[in-house]
Amino acid sequence: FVIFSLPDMMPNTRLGKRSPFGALVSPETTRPGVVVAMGPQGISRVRGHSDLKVRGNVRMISVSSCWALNTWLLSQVFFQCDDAGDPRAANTSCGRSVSTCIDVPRRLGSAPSVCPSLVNILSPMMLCCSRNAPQEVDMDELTAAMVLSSLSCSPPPPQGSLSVSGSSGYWSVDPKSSAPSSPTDEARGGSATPPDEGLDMELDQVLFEEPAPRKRRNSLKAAFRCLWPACGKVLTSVVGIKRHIRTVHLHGGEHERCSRSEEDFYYCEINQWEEPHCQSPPSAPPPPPPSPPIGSALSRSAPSPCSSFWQVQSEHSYQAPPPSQVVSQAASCLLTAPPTTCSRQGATFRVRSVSVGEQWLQQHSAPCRSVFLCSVVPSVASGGALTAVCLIFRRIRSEAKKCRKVYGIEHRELWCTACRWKKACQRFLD
DNA sequence: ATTGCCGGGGG
DNA sequence: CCCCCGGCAAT
Repeated sequence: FVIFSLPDMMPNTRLGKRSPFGALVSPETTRPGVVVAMGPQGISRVRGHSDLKVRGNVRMISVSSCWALNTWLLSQVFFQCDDAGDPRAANTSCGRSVSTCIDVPRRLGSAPSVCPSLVNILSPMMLCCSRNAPQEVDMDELTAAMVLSSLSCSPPPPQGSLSVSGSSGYWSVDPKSSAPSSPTDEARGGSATPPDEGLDMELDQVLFEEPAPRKRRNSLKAAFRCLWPACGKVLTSVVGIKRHIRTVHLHGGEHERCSRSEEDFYYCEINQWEEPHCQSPPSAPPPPPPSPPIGSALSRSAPSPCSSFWQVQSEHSYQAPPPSQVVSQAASCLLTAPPTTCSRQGATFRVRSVSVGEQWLQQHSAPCRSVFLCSVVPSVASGGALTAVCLIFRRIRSEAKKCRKVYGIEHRELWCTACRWKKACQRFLD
């Protein structure tokens, strides 16, 4: 599976009559915020990626995306590489030329911080590619969903054939491993192969369900932190944190369905390691949120995206599995995303555009210290499949306004001492 | 080119 | 200590 960014597809631009791959765009694209790409049979090259040759079938799927990932996610197209090589075979096995629309999991909105730099860093990017068996017809949706979901700050529920390394949210799909049975599986009928069971189950869970009670590794203790501005309350249960958010911050929830899921946007799961583990736990608890800048009303009333990002950072960044666990099988990426929500029905594609956190985010393009990202390189060793390798750390410059920007060079006398001395600004902290 | 700020140095 | 600035890295 490969995930491509299409830099020439602007976030707010619906696809034209033809996608960049040359495929006609379905009427679904009339729905705002939806990128639909579909089955160009047998494309061999991808525009802008002349070095990437796609052999066999390529089937793209539609991805319902949201404004919240505006600059990045809408430009993603997910499609499947099928080495089987026969377009007809792929079409028949898929049973459709255009697969269903994928709603972005609600939990995508868990963290009110997104590092805009990632847009640059990740684009263009490929996340993963595998040589999948033809019967795994839903892997594209799954992968898309996985990636979308893994963009959340919260790790996906580890389950079945999807393994999560530590709490990093690093997803690894192993089609050969069997998934534990579940009522969902049984209700689905017996034709599915083990990987499909796990994948379908996971897909449903990723796409449509409230987060299931999460299975935790023994060494992990889950907690949930409220991300509401200046709150930061930590509770140990989803129910608790949701109730807290609903009652304290959302004031009971005025409009049923939407607000019911809206709590999801305002908490973020945190994990505490209770004992040494074979995989390196975070070396230290997340640093305390930085003290707000003096005299900044905005900052005083706003959440600290830095703290929430640090939270994510501490969960994810240092725990990527070695490349060997990633080879050919998984798509993974980490990114935090601002709140967003979508309706599956399409009729009420909802954009929650005015939350406090988002306003703050929009005004302060999220500062973050470092990012974690993945890249994919072609690998001969893996039989021609693309191989994902991960972990590039990079320090990102704080985007907080500093004295120089606030007062201007002409009013240097107003700068804080540190800025005047070219030291780290003391007035407008990160 | 601009910005943030570390490291170093002068007084 | 106060103050300044070269230089580097990020943007």
